[in-house]
Amino acid sequence: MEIAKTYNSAQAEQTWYRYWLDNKFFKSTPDHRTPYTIVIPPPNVTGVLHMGHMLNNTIQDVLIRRARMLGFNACWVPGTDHASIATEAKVVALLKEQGINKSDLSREDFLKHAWGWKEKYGGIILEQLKKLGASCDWDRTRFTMEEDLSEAVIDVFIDLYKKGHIYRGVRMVNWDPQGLTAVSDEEVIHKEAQSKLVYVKYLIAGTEALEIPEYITIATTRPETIMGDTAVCVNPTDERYTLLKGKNVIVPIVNRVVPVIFDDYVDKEFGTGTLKVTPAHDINDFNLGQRHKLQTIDVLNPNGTISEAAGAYVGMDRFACRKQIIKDLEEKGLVSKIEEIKNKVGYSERTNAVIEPRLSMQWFLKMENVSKPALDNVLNGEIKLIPEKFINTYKHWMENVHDWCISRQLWWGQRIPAWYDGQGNTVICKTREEAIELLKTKNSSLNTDNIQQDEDVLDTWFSSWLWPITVFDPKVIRNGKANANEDLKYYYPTNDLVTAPEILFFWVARMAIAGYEWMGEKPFTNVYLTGIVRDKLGRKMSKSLGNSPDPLDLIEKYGADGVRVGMLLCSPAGNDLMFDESYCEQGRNFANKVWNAFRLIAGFEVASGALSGVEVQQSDAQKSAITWFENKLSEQLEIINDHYSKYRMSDALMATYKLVWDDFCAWYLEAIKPDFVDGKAQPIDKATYDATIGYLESLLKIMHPWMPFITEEIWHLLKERDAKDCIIVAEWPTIKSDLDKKQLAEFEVSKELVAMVRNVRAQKQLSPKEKLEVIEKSEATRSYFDNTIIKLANLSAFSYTKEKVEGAFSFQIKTTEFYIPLAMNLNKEDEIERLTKELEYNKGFLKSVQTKLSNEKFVANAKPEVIEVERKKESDALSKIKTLEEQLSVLN
RNA sequence: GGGAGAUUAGCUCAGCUGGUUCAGAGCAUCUGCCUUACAAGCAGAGGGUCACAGGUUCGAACCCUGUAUCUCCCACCA
Repeated sequence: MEIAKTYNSAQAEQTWYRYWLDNKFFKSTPDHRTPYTIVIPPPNVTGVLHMGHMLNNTIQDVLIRRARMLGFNACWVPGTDHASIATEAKVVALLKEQGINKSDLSREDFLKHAWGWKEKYGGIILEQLKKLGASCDWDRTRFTMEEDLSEAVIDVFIDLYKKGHIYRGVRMVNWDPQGLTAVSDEEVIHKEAQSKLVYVKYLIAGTEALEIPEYITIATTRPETIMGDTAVCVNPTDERYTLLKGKNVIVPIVNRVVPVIFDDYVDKEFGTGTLKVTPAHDINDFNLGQRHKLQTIDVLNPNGTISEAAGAYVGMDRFACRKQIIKDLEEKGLVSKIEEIKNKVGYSERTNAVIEPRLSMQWFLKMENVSKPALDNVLNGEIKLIPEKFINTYKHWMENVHDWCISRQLWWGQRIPAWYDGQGNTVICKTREEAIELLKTKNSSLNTDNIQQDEDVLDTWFSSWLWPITVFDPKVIRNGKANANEDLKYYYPTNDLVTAPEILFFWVARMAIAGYEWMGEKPFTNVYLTGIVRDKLGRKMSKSLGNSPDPLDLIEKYGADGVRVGMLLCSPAGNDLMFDESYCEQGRNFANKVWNAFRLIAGFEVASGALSGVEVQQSDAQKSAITWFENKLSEQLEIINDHYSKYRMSDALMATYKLVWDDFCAWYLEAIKPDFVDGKAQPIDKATYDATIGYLESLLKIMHPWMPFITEEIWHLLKERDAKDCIIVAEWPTIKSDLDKKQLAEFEVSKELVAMVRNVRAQKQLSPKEKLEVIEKSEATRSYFDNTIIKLANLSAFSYTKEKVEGAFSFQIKTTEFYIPLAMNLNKEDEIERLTKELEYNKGFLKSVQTKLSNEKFVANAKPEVIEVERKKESDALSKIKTLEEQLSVLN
């Protein structure tokens, strides 16, 4: 069989993903095994795969595949999130392109369009995940707005309302003028901005008295709200303004006469120490307005244009108005100066529009009523955050949590189950019929035609906080957890959650809250927080910057396995990842290395006496290499398992990488590889061959979570197997209990010796083909790896002597001396220089050790083991120095 | 404004309770090799005042204090 020289990833990826699906290897149903569960952080239904998803989902797939191999009933639940604002914005934009305005559509018609859009494009991202190799149980795919899950959201709302945790009221909320909805505090991103601080003169009404100035100056960054001013405020202790007591000022542009009020809130030091009060457009001003019983004038429309109430600039966009008003004020001579300042401006997380504080009627959840168990159980370690540094952040947020504004002025989402009779009565229930019944009890003269359901929908996160519960049993909220279905009982709580720290509050904290509220139990045990994928320059990857490679292009170029390895090579938990394509290249190179190791092994001709006519005996070199690698494999696997248990993914991967590349390919395979005789590779004995195949299989298993495709491909090329004998369901290798540490250490010395010989070749420019001789000065005569050394260093002989060998190149490993007799003459000066250098180093080292040992305090205070080690260092150094001095004396 | 974390080789990062020749790994670099598994490779080599300044200690990359720089989170200063 001819095997391609380089690995063809595309072919294998297609074949095996199909095969896994066909054989239902991703499928999970409750059984006698212990479950291992992950629920996917549902990507936006509108989304396309980006690098963040790649990282995230690769980690999940690695975890789930390894768990599957460890014998757990592994279940990875996929799905998508309806993402209210983002999706609705996208649909609105799309309709606009078709010349349709949302406002011209009825709620029902709009939703029809939205669903149509979802059906058409909603599955894209899940299809993309398949390309990555994600082994999700696709039969369990969920969508947060599907009927059952939506009903659960309503159940939850009603339940919380009954418990008294939900209220409705007019509050200052974060208004997104583009999404035309309120958003929660968490959905506002504060960014530093360069703003103009405009100093505006407000004329003082009635300035007959001479001592009163004509105007006061007020600094503002939002002059477009001037029309909404209903007072001017100064600090009562500010002596500059005491004369203004009882005075009024005239608001520019609209010439409204408003009072000067006094309140401690104003900072005397900031700006001019005066504050224009606009109760409709700033939370602080709103509070001032409440205290001083001020009028509230809302000068903005929901879409961010100036409203009728402003009385000027009506219909103009808020930012255009800002520019215009500055110009007009300047013309009127009312601007005393303009300062460039840096301040924080809030942006909508979903639409990136500048957020306006706006008064409106919204629904809220009292967070402090429900958040306690979610905090306690993270602090006591019941739920683990990885890395732990996020515990502090989590704690801080949970302890200062604000009420959650859960209503959104959108159509795409779960509609709030609140019903109004038009006469001030409200009831909370699922259906119109129930509402009628309930309202009748409150209103005897009820006209059912007037009954209206609340127009708003619930925040997306108000549905996704139920995700780990409802993906298994959406009905559990109404049925009660005692009546949970088999799936939920079996899979809940889930094991690991892999997500970005950005949504720690949005999602993780709230899932914890929901878990305790309705299941009385945590939703997951470990939360692995990934970093943000950034580019080489440390910038966040984003569409607008155009610095994000398309993951599918990467997969095409480097293979899914290569990309997976590339992503995880550089991503410790919680650290941002400075992504560079070269990592994928490294991943692909690794895949290719594995492929070629397989090619070598597949090409071995096995000597079975009858066929080849020769009986091939296993050599000593092969025998010792085999026992060594058995130990090495076990030793490294233990380390790898340990890394996994601590969620140190890149460390686990790197250990795997080195085990395969260095230990297996560079040392083991080189040691057992049959010699060439007359240009022809010799056959290999069966015992060595079988051992090698066995090791390769173990390594493939260990590599499988990282590189699912190539390992499955080789698994099947290696031998004929039953249809169900796939590596994806193979057993994770076990660790040898009686690790021979001594032998491992001995081989490390042998490796050093081999490297030393190679080094001599390089220095003396000797061909690797030229056989050399090595003589060890030693009392003993033979050690376990001698033949392996002969093979690896290409020696003619490896012998022992008790005497010094004159005229040979000599070197030391630890305290042992070795000689290589060379045909050529050694350059005496070079040798003297080399040996002198080494001698100097050792003398210096000895000195530092002896200083330490002669320090009474050290000997008195240090642990005995430590002192023992130092003494050993001293004696080793002494013997080394002695040897070096002897060598030098011969040369001189 | 408050808080958290970071700073170790050119790059990305390990370095656990201070002590093993402790200053490491991978990549990149340099040198030599197209050696019949692999040039997407092989062999070898070089490379760091552990951000800076003090302190504690017999001993500090690690503990303490301060400084600088960076990142993130939280917060209603016009």
